[in-house]
Amino acid sequence: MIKKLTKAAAAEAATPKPEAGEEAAPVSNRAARAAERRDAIVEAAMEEFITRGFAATRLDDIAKRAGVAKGTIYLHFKDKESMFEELVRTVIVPVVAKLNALPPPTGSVRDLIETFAGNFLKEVIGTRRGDLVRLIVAEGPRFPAVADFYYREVVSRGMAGMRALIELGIARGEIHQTNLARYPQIVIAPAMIAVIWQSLFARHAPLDAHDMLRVHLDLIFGERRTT
Amino acid sequence: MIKKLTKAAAAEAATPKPEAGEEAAPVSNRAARAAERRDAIVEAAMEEFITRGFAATRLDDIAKRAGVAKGTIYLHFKDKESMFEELVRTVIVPVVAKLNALPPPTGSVRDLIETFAGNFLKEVIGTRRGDLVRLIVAEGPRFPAVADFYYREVVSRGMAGMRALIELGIARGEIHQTNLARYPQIVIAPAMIAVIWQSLFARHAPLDAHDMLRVHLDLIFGERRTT
DNA sequence: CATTTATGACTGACCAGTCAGTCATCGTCA
DNA sequence: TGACGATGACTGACTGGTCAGTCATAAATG
Repeated sequence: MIKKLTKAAAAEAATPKPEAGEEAAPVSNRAARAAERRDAIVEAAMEEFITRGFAATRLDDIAKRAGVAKGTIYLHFKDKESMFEELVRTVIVPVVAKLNALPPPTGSVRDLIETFAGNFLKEVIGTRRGDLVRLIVAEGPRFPAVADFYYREVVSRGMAGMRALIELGIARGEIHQTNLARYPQIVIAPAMIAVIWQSLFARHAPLDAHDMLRVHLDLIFGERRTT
Repeated sequence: MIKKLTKAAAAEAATPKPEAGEEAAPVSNRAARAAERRDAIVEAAMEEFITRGFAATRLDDIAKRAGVAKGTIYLHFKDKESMFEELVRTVIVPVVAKLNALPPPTGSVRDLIETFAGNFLKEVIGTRRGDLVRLIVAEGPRFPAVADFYYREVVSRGMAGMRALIELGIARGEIHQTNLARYPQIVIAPAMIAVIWQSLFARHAPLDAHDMLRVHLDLIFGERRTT
C-alpha cells in the first residue's frame, strides 16, 4: 500500500509527463499513467474540498470529477482523511519552493517588500491558492497535522524571512520602529486580511488589495515623496 | 412552523428569564421555559458547530448536550441549516449592541483605540467569540446568508466606526497618514490575525496580542514618549 | 379534559470504504 | 517476432453504518 504510493510519487517526479490530455494521448509507461491519475485526483479533490469543505465532500464526486472510479482513489490514498492531509502538502510544496527562491536583497527594502507582497497578492488573491488559505483556517483545528505542516513549512518560514527584511530595513535606516522586528505579523496581516476579505466579502465591497498594500507600506516606511 | 419560531423568539425577548437553572427551578410560565430550552439549544449548538464544523455536527449531539430530545430542536428551528444561520445571528446580536454603545470621544484617539482594541482582544481571543469568527470564515462561502449578515451587522459597522476614529485622529493631528482613512482594515488587521493565530498556532508559537497591538499603534501614531 | 409541548424510536437517504472480477500491459519463451 | 501467461491497475456494485428529519405517543399544562 505504502509501497504503491511511493512508487507513484517517484514516477511522477521522474517521468517528463508527455501530455496533459487524459484519454487523448495514450501513454506507454504504466507508472506515468498512474501519476497522471493521481494528479487528476488531487486536482479534483482540491476543487471539491475548497467548495464544500472536508466533511461535506463526497468521494464519489471527486472520482467523477477526476474521471476515475472511486476504488482508484484508494489505490493512491489510505482514506479520506489522509487524502486531505497529503493533498494540502502536495499543493503547498511548490509555494514553499518559490518562497525559498527569493531574489538577493537589491534595491531598497521597501521595493523588495512591495515587489514580494505584490506578487503574493497577484498569485494568491482570487485564486485557488487563496481559497486554500481559507480552507486551512477552516479545517486546521480539526486537522492538527495540517495546521502543524502549514505552520512549519509556510508560516514560520515566511515570518523568519519577513523578520530578516525588517531588520535589514532597520539597519539601513528605512524603518524607524525597531519593535516591528518582533512582530512580522503586523507587516503581513493586511495581505492575509485581503485574501480572506476577497473570498468572503468581495461581493459586498471589493477591496483594492494593491492600493491598500501601498498605504500600509507608507505607514511603515513613511510617506513616499511624490516628486 | 414559522409561527412557532416567531412566538418563541418573542417570548425570549419578553420574559425576564427568572432563573439560569434548567431542571432545578420549575418555572410556571410556559413561554419562559420554551425560551430557556431554546437558549440551551443555541448554546449547545454553538459549541458543537465550533468544534466540528457545520457538516460534521450531529443534531443528536446537540440535543444531548442541551439536555433535550432531538425532536425538540425541530420545535424551535426549521432544519439544521436555518438553525445554523439563526444561531449566528443570535450570538452576534449582543456583540453589535456593545459596538453601538461606544463611549463618546474623550481623551486622545490613540487611547480610545487602545482601550477599544484591548477590550476586543480580551473578550474575543481564546474565547468562544473568537472561534465564532473562525467559524464564519470557514463556513461563510457555503452560507451566503451568514456572510451577508456578518458583513452588514459587524464588518461594515466596525469599519465605519474605525474610519470615523481615524478621521478624528487625522483632524487632531495625531495621525499623519491621511490615506489610512481609506483602509480601516489596516488598523483592524493585526487584531483579526491575532484571533486566527491563536486558534491555529497558539500551540506552536503563542502570540502576545496585547503587546503586538501596542507596537502596531506605535506604528500608526508614532512611537510613544516613555517619559 | 383538551390542548400544547416534548420525546425518542424509526425511516429512508446517503456515503466511506471494500472486494471480486475485468482487462490492459509487460516479461518471457518459442 | 508473435503468442501467452502473469501482474496489478482499475472498476463499480455492494455493505454497513450514520444521521437528518418524522411522527405516534406520552407528559405537562391550564
